[in-house]
Amino acid sequence: MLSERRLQVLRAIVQDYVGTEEPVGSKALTERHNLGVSPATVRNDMAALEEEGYIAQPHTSAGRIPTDKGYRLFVDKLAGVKPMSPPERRAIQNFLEGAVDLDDVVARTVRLLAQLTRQVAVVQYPSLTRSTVRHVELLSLAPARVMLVLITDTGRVEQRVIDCPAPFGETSLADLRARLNSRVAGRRFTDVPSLVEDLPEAFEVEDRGTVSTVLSTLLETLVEENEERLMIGGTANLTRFAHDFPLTIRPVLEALEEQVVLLKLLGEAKDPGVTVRIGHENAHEGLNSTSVVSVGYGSGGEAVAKLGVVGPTRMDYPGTMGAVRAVARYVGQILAES
Amino acid sequence: MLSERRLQVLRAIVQDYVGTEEPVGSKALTERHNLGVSPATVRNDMAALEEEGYIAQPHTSAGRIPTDKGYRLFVDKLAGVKPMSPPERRAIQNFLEGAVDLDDVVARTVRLLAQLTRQVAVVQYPSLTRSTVRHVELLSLAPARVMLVLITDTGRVEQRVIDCPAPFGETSLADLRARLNSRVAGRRFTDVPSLVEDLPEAFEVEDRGTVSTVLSTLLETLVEENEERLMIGGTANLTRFAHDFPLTIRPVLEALEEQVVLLKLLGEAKDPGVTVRIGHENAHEGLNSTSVVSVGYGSGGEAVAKLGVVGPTRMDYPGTMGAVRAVARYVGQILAES
DNA sequence: GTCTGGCACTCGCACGCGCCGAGTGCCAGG
DNA sequence: CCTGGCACTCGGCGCGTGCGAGTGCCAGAC
Repeated sequence: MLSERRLQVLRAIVQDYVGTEEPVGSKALTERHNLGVSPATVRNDMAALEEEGYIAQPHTSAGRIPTDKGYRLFVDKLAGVKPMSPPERRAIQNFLEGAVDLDDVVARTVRLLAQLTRQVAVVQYPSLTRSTVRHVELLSLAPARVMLVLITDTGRVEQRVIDCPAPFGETSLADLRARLNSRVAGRRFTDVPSLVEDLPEAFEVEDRGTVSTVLSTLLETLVEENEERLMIGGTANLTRFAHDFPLTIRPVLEALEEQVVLLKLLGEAKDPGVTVRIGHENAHEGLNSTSVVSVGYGSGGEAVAKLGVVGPTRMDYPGTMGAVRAVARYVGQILAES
Repeated sequence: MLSERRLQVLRAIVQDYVGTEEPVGSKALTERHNLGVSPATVRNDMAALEEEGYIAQPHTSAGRIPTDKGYRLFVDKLAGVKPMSPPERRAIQNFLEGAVDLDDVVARTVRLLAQLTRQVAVVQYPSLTRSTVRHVELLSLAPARVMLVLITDTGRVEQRVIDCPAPFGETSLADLRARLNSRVAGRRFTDVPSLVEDLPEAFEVEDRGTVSTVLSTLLETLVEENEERLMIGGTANLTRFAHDFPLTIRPVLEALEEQVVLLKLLGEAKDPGVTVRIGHENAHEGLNSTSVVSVGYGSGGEAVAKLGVVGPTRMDYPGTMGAVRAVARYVGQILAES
């Protein structure tokens, strides 16, 4: 087991490296942090930490930098989550409250996160799975063409145009609309399939085909939209770690374009609190030299989607975690209100 | 005026530079293009072209590279638009036809453009201004809370939650819905204001406040959404011009995050055909070393929105213009069908 | 007049070299 | 177990040099 002081040394190394972006040596450490011991002692501790795999030397006779394992220990044991200051909180709240619709909420959240953390922000749209149906609307576009509009309690709207197997009258449409809504309004999305399965039986034979088509489209919308959409922003922040250039950011940009990858990334975080995945802990290769800080957010107590940031493993974990947590909290509030 | 051969020399310089990304010298030119003259002659021509400002030397005793002015001449006079090959066309069409809704159309278009041109693609959502109202839906969420859903002929859906000044009954709501739709359905968006202005008068006094609120929200939606949304993709392609690094791509990434900037950029293109803005022709500073190739697209003959790509001034203009034009054409088709 | 080959000249760039200093590991002594 | 001292390592930086691509100019050919 590592002694208390060695842990302190590791903490100091992480903090310094995050600040300076340069390998940190034993002398610099003793100067900036009053550890109460000499550089030589620190050197011994560093040797031990290196032995254990928490830090590494980029080149012989250079300072040490933390490894992924080192950051992991730092995040788990050595650092807490730095709470946002009250003025910051107020700023977050104010900024988010100006949103006019769901798209706007998400867009503002992305900007906010990117600005606060100075990193790339990723926000998943509130999921349909956990949320409830507020209303289903059916509109007749043509005799045999219907538009289905699904509105969720998170303010999300999905629409599909349906070609009906047979013409469908206005009265039948109104009937279907009414029956559908009385059954599913306010219900969990996951409950919908069983709630509507016997619905075609209530209709005239000639309309049943259309009703079935509408219902299956509705269910499809549910499933399809579980492949969530998301919004990203702050990619310009990638240029901040500009030394190790194209090599580093190229794969990151590529990964960010792959929505699937990002969704999996966010999805992996099971923890109810803030989750941090460091370097190689990320399944995707392109993100092996980045860390992902994510957390679920939701309108009620429950998480309906995730948000987070992607940045270099060398990041200010406590601050980033604090910002991510705070933003998630306020987005949840906003969603609950609307 | 420049002689025919000098124009050919300029064309050759542009083509070579675009291909190799390196300043091109007189000798290399005569080798790769059979101009029928010696390097010395070409040198004289180059001196003349430089005098006129079409090309420049990055350093004394290096080859020449085209200036913005040189590219401009190239685009205007020396090169056409390279049409897509039939297989390419088919691929485009197939890819776009798989889309399930408007978001998907736009998302696919972005991916396609980015892949075809290997540059950053920008696609504006079809505008509300030029399009027509397909349907307006009103839903009662609570006694004094109404959701307004606006559906356009381009398949776009916008929604707003409205807090009413007074409770608003279901029957009044149905009445308003019916009247509203009979007036605006199928009408141009720009005509809507004058079509609905006298609508409150048809209602009971106690409902007029709510009706007015709903109407003004509707009009607001129209105006607000004229600040169009857009989708971008292919940012990873920025890393391809990787020499002049962070310096170049940083401002570009920043500009790309500013939707306003991009919209202005696309909006500036008035030409009915493909528009090319080269380097400093772009108002935004961050894009001074990039070119923007854009074109309008639309469901009918009319353009309802723009799409385009952003790339280094050193780009394959004929190919890019061809790809942009082809994609715009097929997106228009898809929109008209749905 | 226009084009061509030849020639001297210019510079940017890659390469090699040596110095410097930060940082290390180890050891003997407190 | 900590500390100060010491020899060693090695990456980075500045400098000088040689090379070569490319130019401009000029005298001669068609």
